[in-house]
Amino acid sequence: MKRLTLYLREVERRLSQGESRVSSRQLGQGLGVTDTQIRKDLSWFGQFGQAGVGYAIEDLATRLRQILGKDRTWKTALVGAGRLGQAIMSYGPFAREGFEIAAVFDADPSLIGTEVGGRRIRRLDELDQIVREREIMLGIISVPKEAAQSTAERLIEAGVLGILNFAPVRLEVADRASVVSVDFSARLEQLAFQVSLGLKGSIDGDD
Amino acid sequence: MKRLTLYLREVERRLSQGESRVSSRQLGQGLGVTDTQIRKDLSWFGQFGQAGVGYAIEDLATRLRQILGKDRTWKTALVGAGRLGQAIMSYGPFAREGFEIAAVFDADPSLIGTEVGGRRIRRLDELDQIVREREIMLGIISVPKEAAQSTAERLIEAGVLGILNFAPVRLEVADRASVVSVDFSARLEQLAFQVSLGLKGSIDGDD
DNA sequence: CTTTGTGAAATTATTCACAGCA
DNA sequence: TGCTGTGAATAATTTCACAAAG
Repeated sequence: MKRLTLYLREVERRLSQGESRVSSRQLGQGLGVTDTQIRKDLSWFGQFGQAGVGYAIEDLATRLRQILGKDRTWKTALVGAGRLGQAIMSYGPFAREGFEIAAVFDADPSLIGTEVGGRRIRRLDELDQIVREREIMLGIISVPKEAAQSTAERLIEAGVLGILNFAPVRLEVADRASVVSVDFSARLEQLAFQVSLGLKGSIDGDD
Repeated sequence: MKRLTLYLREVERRLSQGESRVSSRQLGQGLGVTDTQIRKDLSWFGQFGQAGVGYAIEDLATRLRQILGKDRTWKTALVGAGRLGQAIMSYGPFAREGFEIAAVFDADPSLIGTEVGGRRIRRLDELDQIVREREIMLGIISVPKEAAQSTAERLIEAGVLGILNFAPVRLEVADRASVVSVDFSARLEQLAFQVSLGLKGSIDGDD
């Protein structure tokens, strides 16, 4: 459920501000979600709150972290160290939220061996070995779209269970892994579409 | 409708391969969408196809471009020329798909005046004037999350109608503009969630 | 009086089934 | 036969309404 990640973010923000309780209505306020929606979503995972009082923020955060698999560190391999790859490497939130970029690969010989943000860029043909050795479970694909499918296969072959795909193509992985895509162009197009329709307001918190 | 952008992409791919007709089933094949879904989606905008034959790819492309507002060039202001901003500037698909980055702004004095990818980086306080002068209609926000809301307001103030937001916060714009967000962390978290649930398969083509 | 958790109702999205056309 | 367009059926999601609890 894509809203859960938003809830956790907001709950952690409030936690860091020293708040200790929150109601579903308060939680939804800054998130553009109704209180009922939040309660329904949470109820899927059991009972968290206390009627008349609300939710204990710390408990809720802990529980959400468990549900979302954020109670551990996810080792991640980044494939593609071009500008986008570099932006991803230096993207603060990843590191802070339990995602460790444990290795970086690229096909371009001129990049191999260089360091970006303190990380050495490795040859693509080391991928299999290193992913296995370090027990890397997730892959991030920031290669040109032509190379995306083969990169995905390589990652899956090496044992990766999930892929975050930045290439504007649909990856064919059958049921060998989970794939989540981030598609800049598609989003910009959606924006243009909405503007030409004259729609206003915020769409999607993720998404 | 977020699938429309996928349809256009696939239609253009086929067009560039010299195909002239396509059925809804063929179109959906590589997209993970059912044929019925495609027909339903398209039917919202009128009748395109020919029973028994399918869709004339060129007509369909033209029509989709109109619907999605891709029959013109969208001038865009990029705010935030850090690594992510630079990745966006050099992201091929944008330029190719009718989005022109007409100006780039940043708050960091050490970046002002430098050129990245042939584009001069400007002071933030020139934003208003330049957006008006050049009739820029869209804004891309790739600034740190603390600065995102104020950047959004500045862009809207200057007359921008739509914002593509890369900061992991919800922008409060009331009904003064359309906002579409791209949230890396949220997506990566979703991926981790799915992997910990053991779900497999591709999620979202855009999204 | 406030707020949760949850069935029931309403709404929205997707799929089915098929008439009609080439 | 192969295919579109669409009303009807089904499924999924969201909202409503309210009993129970602090």
